[in-house]
Amino acid sequence: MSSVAGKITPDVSARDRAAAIELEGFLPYRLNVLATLVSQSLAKVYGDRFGISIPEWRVLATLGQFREKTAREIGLHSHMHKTTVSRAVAALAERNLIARRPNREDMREAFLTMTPKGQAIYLEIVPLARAFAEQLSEGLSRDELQVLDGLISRLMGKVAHLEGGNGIENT
Amino acid sequence: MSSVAGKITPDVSARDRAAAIELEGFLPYRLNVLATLVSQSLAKVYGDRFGISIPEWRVLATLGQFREKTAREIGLHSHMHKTTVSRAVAALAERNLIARRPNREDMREAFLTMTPKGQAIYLEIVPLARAFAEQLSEGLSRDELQVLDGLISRLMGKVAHLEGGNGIENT
DNA sequence: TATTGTTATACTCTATAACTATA
DNA sequence: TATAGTTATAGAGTATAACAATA
Repeated sequence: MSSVAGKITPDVSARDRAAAIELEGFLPYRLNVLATLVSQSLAKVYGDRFGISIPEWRVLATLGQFREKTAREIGLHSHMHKTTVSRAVAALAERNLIARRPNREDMREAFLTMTPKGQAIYLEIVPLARAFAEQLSEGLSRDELQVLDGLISRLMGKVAHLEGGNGIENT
Repeated sequence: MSSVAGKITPDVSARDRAAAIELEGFLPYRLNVLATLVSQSLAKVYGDRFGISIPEWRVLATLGQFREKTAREIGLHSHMHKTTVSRAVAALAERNLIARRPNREDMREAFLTMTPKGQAIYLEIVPLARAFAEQLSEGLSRDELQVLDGLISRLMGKVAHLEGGNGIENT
């Protein structure tokens, strides 16, 4: 296959080449590159201007959506490990962007809400994030966006049941 | 909006709620969660059994596809920073999975290829990775997969031209 | 005993900057 | 001067384990 006598064909055999994976066409790779590019571009939008990290943004977004949540609930909702949430919450509380209200019925946990200052920053970020998402999907029809959404949901369901799972669920 | 007199309505106003972003429906977030789950599950497949990291897998995949590439070319092809490539290459060379062949016409760079040992591991990983990708997209029709592929390409093109760019291009 | 949350620690991936050796 | 590649260093993001407080 590879070479005959001293021929200069130190090449991968036909069989091996057939067994190769084209990285550019490999779905896990493509998803990863796309998501990384998107995340980093978006993180720049709120990172540069407000000094907010991705986990911090997710905490704010969750509180913006539900007003009040415990750290545990935030982790479940935004797919973050409890230590990641804990540190994001600590950083936001330190900057007085969120506040803790103890749960008198279970003193282990605390309800978290945005302070007015946090709300203000959140309300500044939202239109920027929204604009980013709109620019991103500009050119895609409503139908295409819906299809993409459905595909993402189905892939998410699939991967949750694949192997090691890992799951990013909280411990 | 928020509360009248001492009423117990410490609630986000209707205006603010309308301005909120639903994380679960926010495309950048969804892409990121999906890609993370997929990447980590796949990385487990080759990480656990062969001690190969994601950057190392990308180097192997690139060499499997093209047989011979410089570190710079690998970085361009697989969207990795030159320092990431450099370390992955060093680790693979250390384990004797890839070999360097100096370019006599430009001694700054070297052509990289897999050793037989590297080939062997690569050829073990490929069917696992392929099986993973197939399981992942199981249930999607050929048409749907093609649509997904097209959408990813278009989003990739879009994000490349958005803002800070970042680009993950090599310096 | 189990759970919420914190902290110490470490690992992966990425990135900047400073360097070398070549060109 | 510019480029290929290495190394030191640092920053995110994530994870495990050990812990305190509470249930």
